[in-house]
Amino acid sequence: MINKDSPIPIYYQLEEKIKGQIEQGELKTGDMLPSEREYADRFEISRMTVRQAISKLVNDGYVYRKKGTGTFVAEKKIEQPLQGLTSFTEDMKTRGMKPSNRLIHFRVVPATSYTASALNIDEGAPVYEIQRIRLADGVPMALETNYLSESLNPRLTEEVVQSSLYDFIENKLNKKIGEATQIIESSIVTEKEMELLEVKKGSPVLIIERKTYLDDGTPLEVVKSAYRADRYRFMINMKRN
Amino acid sequence: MINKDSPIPIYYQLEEKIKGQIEQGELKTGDMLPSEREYADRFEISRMTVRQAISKLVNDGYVYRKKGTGTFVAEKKIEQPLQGLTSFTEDMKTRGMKPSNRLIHFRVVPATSYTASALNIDEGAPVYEIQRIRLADGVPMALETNYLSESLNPRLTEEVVQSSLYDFIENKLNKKIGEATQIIESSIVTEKEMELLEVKKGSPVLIIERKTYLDDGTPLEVVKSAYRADRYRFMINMKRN
DNA sequence: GAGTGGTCTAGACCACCCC
DNA sequence: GGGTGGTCTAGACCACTCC
Repeated sequence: MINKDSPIPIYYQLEEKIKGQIEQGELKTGDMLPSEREYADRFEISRMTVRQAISKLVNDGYVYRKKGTGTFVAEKKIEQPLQGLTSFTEDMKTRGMKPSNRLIHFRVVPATSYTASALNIDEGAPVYEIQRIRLADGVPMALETNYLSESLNPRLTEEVVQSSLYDFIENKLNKKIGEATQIIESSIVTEKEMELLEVKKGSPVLIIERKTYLDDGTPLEVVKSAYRADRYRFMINMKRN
Repeated sequence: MINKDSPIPIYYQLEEKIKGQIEQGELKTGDMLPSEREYADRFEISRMTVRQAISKLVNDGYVYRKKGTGTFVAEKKIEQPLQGLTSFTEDMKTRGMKPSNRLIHFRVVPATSYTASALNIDEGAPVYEIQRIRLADGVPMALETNYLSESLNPRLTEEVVQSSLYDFIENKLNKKIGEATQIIESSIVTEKEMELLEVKKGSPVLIIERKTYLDDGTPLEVVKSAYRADRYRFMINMKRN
């Protein structure tokens, strides 16, 4: 069950094993897990290693600990929202739809004061401005405009933005995306959005403004999107501190 | 600096100490932290204890690790959004506004099929239905309707809901709130919302549907809210997995 | 009192990075 | 080669819960 000679860390093997038992129904909601000491004995590993595995499961909401009592399988959440930060492309794939893009423009412009302060660069410094219609199964879902520093993201081309920007950033530029802050608000379509998104005048849209950071905290991009309210709902999961 | 005889765990003392140094500017963005071994030597504690402290800081985005190189202070985020799951009351206080409520109704009704499935109770079972106008500094911000199982939340009264529901749940009923999933969408006000929120016909609203769970995964409540788009923006932070 | 999770120790070997 | 974080061990004592 646990291979101590494997290059895969033991805590990770155990974590996946328990997760599997929960998903397969071998461990049901409310069941008490074997104690940490029992796992340690059974697999002849240290209790600290067991704790490392279980801690991750607690963090991900699979199980919860009760001091002096034990560790238990948490109730399954019926709807599983998007976990963590995702791109439009990843988002649509998860929802079982086929993402595509229609490029409106791809150009380099001088940073406005807002963009400059968000990206932590000088005002007027060159930034890529990428505007795209994002479609799912061929239907327009959103109008999205991205701003990225030119100097920090070389080799960005029209071809790249036809597919997935995040894929390029992570796998070609080898940068690690850390987190993002998003501001979400409700609004009514502008004239331009109305045409491009193919909706009626007065239609509601979900405006999402995202700032993405690398794992060292460097700002990566600013994105402003207008999503059709009739086609898109934003789903998130939040933890109590 | 570190008190080993204190009832406060050592890892927590160290975590707070480092966090303080970052916030005070003693450790600046990009600075390398002392190595784990150095912390261990300096405070005469185990390296595993140091790792426990630093792991929390990594999780909270204060620092990041680079394998084989060191641990570094991450760039400060300029805007700090709400961290984690909060109630309207807590939310408004954080934004520096004074929250208040106007109770529309407080009653017990039989669960609809939707409410029943969300709360994991039988259809027709009694649920509290609490509808309130939520105000900030006296201005209507949102119309909110909560549904909670009556049997699982005894002693809930009109008085309680005049202040903070979460405060009551956590401190009087001693239940631990775990997490929530939220669906956010954009819409146009209904007739009823229009009157109660004091906005014009055709105004956009942010619709938030929240399901809250206790830490063992038991559903606690279902909430449907309509926020005035001109007064409220939703801000969140998401991590890349 | 027995069992549980929470914290902590004093080591160890590894892969990785930089010089 | 020397320093770093990543993983792991085999113990220990504590507070807490349940019987």
